[in-house]
Amino acid sequence: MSERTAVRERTRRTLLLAGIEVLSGTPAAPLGEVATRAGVARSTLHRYFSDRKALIAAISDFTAVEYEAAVARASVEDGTGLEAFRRLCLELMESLDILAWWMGAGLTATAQDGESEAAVAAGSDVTDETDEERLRELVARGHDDGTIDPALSAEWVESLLWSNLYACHHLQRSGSVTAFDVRSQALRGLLKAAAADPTRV
Amino acid sequence: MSERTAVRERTRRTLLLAGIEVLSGTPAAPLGEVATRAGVARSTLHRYFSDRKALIAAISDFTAVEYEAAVARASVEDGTGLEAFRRLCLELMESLDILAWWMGAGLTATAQDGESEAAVAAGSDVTDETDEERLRELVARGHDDGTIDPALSAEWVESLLWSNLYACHHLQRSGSVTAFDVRSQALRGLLKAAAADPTRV
DNA sequence: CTGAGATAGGACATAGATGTTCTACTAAGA
DNA sequence: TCTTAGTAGAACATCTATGTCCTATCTCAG
Repeated sequence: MSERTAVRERTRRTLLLAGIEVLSGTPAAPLGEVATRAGVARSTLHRYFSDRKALIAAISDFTAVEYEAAVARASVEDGTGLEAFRRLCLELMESLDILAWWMGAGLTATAQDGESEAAVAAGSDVTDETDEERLRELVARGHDDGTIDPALSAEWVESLLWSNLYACHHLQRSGSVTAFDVRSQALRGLLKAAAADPTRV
Repeated sequence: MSERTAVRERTRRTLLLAGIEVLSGTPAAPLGEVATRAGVARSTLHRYFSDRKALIAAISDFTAVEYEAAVARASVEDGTGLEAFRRLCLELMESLDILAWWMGAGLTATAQDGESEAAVAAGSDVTDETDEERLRELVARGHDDGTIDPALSAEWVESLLWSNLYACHHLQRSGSVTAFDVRSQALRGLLKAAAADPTRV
């Protein structure tokens, strides 16, 4: 039994990853393209996800869980605001391929549907503390302990983070630069930009 | 005569702007949506741009010219590398609505067609000096005169610039923050990130 | 008033994506 | 060997966007 379902689970995951790859860049891409990328027949894709809507929702859930995991690994509650910010950046960069979803199709997609079941599955600790709030607290802590530039609002820091991740993702996809080099520079730029005392970065 | 064609020119421009607005966010949006946004019948849109392809190409040209103009206004050849970078950022932010094209549909669109006639219309000064080269020179100058962080490559600075412009555009569209505030923070963040000596920003 | 430029709006055939259904093949477990 | 879960692949009706065409208005210039 566990052997049989393992196959299904693996196929499902392959489809989700293919969906992220294809639909992140081209949200309106034909589902057949997703299937092809996954090395699977279009009919098979439909057996797993009846609708396009269903696929989108499943991907959103999947990536949300991944994001939650990354944030958890970063243990954003510890240390100074800037230290936590640094750890968060590193962890998110580690899951860049999956998080790419939220830089493309995910934005416009979830704006209509609204989160589905992801929040539950991810097991939000307190009273369903949203991601923005967590980052907001992180930045506020950085403002208080004097490690994060007081001129930068939490809202902007969040935008900055995601836009840099976006740049990171695309530059390392272009292939002209090493993934390591891109991440190094991105991290350096992010920290310098966010830090109250950029010389210490 | 000049009266008649003026009408056409104005309608054309309206259509181009509507195209940027709609297609930047949703590259696969129905052309009818573009027409509606422009306050025009779909048939009228087709009288100006036979194809979807034609519309895309025209928008690409239009925005390319606007970009060239912004770069020209910035006079990137003058002053230190960082000063020039600062002027460039400011000028590009001024044309954010139009430049939004190159943060959405423009990327995937032009990757297939290839620039059409934009380069010619823009009147590239020297031997068709490409935009990346110009920025590359700017960064190189900044490296030489010690104003730009030597750890950051020109390639990354370019990505950084565009990703911050992207963040800028979306945050100020969200409406929760003043356009001025967003730009201030974006500029500050960009300069701090790029500067060799961030304390002087 | 008259004619020409410009548009609105509807009808239409076409192409492509979608979702469904059915049959046939393959591999692993009983 | 027989069975079954999983899949490939094709056929199908449907739907939406597209591009074309045509006619009715409208508004200026002569």
